[in-house]
Amino acid sequence: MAYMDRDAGAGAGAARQNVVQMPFADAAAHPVTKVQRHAEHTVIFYEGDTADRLFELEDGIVMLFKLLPDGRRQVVEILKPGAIFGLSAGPVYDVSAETLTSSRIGVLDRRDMDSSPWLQRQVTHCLLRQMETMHDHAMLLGRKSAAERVASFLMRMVPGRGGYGCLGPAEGGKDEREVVLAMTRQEIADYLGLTIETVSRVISDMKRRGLISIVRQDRIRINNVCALCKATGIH
Amino acid sequence: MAYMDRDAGAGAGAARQNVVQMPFADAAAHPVTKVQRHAEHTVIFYEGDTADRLFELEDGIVMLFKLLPDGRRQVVEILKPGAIFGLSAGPVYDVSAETLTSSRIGVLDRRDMDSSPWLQRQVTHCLLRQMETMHDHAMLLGRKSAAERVASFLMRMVPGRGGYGCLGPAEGGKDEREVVLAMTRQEIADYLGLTIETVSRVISDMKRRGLISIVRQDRIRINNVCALCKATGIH
DNA sequence: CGAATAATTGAGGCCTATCAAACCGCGTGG
DNA sequence: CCACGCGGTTTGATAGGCCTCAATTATTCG
Repeated sequence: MAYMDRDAGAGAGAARQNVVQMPFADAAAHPVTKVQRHAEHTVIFYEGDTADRLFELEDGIVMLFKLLPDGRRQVVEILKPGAIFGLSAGPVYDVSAETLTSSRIGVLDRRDMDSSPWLQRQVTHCLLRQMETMHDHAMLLGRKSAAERVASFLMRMVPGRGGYGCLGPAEGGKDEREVVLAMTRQEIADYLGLTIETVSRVISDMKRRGLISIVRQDRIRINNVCALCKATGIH
Repeated sequence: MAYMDRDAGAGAGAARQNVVQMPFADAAAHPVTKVQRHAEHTVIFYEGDTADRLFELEDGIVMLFKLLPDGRRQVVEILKPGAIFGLSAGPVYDVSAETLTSSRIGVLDRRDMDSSPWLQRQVTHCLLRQMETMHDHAMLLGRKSAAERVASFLMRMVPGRGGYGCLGPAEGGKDEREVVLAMTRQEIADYLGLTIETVSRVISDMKRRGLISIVRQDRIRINNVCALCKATGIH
C-alpha cells in the first residue's frame, strides 16, 4: 500500500536527464512539435502541474495515477500506443503520468486542440475509448472479487477476447496465450485496488490450478484463455 | 427491468414552450431534434443497445450503470444538468442509463457530432469533466474506506468545497449545508461499491457523532462541512 | 389505517489487509 | 566462481472491515 517514490527527492531532476527531445519532421501537417524519449519509470508530469501540454504515446506503456496524502495510490489508467493523455478540464493535471516501459511520446501544445479540428476528433475518439475502459474499471473496482480482478487484468492483455465481440478460441488449436505484464506486483495491486500480497496469492492460486504458468515474473502464459475469461465475472 | 416504456412522457412539442434557458448558447444552430421527458427511475437506454443517439441532460439527474450477469450492479456516473451522455466508441452503449429524478433530456443524432465542430467541442469538454470525475471515483472505489466513500459522496453534493480550489468555510457563519441525495440507499451503495447495510451504518455513525443530521431519508444536513471534508481522505 | 417498500440494526462469517518472515533473481565484488 | 546484498516476490499467521443473513423499525402510498 505504501507508495515509495523511486527517485525520492531528486526524482524529477534525474528523470529529466533521460529525456531527449527531437524535432518532428512533418510539423506542418501534424501538430506534434517535439518528441520526448523516457526511460522506464520516469514521471512525465505530476498531478497539480499546469496542464499546458498534451501528449501522444507513440511507443511504450504509460500509467496515470492519483495519490492520497497518506500515500495510498490508485492507478487509474494504463495507456497503450496511440493514446492521447494530459487532457484536463481545468488548469492543472488531475493525475500524474509515469512510464512503465521506455517510451516515445509526442508533445503538443494544449491550444493546438482549439485550432485543429483534426486533432479534436482524435482527442474525442481517444477519450471515448478511455471512458469505456474507465467504466469497466469502475465495475472491477467496485464489484469484483480479487480473483475476478486479476483474471480481468490478464484478459485485458489478450486483444479480441473477453469483450462483446469475443470470437471464442481459435479453431483446432490450444487456446493459450503468453502476455507481458510490464508492471511490478505493486503497480498491478495499485491498479486493481488490492495489496501486493493479495495479487501474489491470486496468481499463485491460478498457477496451482493450472490456469496460468509463470514464465518469468512479468511474463505469464495463459493456458486456457476461455477458462480464464470465465473467471472474470462477465460470464 | 419491468417497464419497457422508454419513450414514456416524451412530449417534444409541448416541451419547447417550457424551456426557459437553453444550456447551449445558440439555440438556432442547436442540433437537438426533440426533447424527451422521463419520470423518475425510467430507463433511457440499455447497455448493448445500438448507440445511434446522443442525449443532453437539460434538467434532472441521470445515472449510468453496468450490470454483471449475476446481478451485481455498479453505478459508474451520476450526471447533472448540462451533461452529454450516450457517447460510445463502439456501435453499442457500454452502460445503461436511468433517471434518478424526473428529467428533461434533449435527443441528438449521433452523426451530428461528425458534422458539427461546435457540438464536438461541447462533447469534448463534457468528456473531460466526466473523465476527471471518473479518476476521482476510481480512487474512491479502489482505495478508500467505507466511511471515506460516504463522506466523499456527501461532499460531492457541496459545490465549491473539497476540491483544489476549496475556499474553506464562509466567514462568520456556521459551516453547514443541506443536501438532497435524490438516490435510494441501494443506488448510493451501488455507486460507492458498498452494500446497502454498510452505507446505512456509516450514515448512522456520522449522525451519532454529530457530523450530519437526517432531515428526511434523502435530505441530509451537513453540520460541519469542513469536518466532513476531513473525513474524505483527501486531507 | 394498514400493506408494501425502504431503511436500520444486530450477529456472525468471509475475504482481504496487515504484519512478518522466507524466498528468489540478479548484479556486484571479493 | 560463489558469497553477498538488494529489491521484489511469495508465503504464512492473524486481525479487521465489510458482507451476508436475519429481524426490526421507519416511511410511503393506496
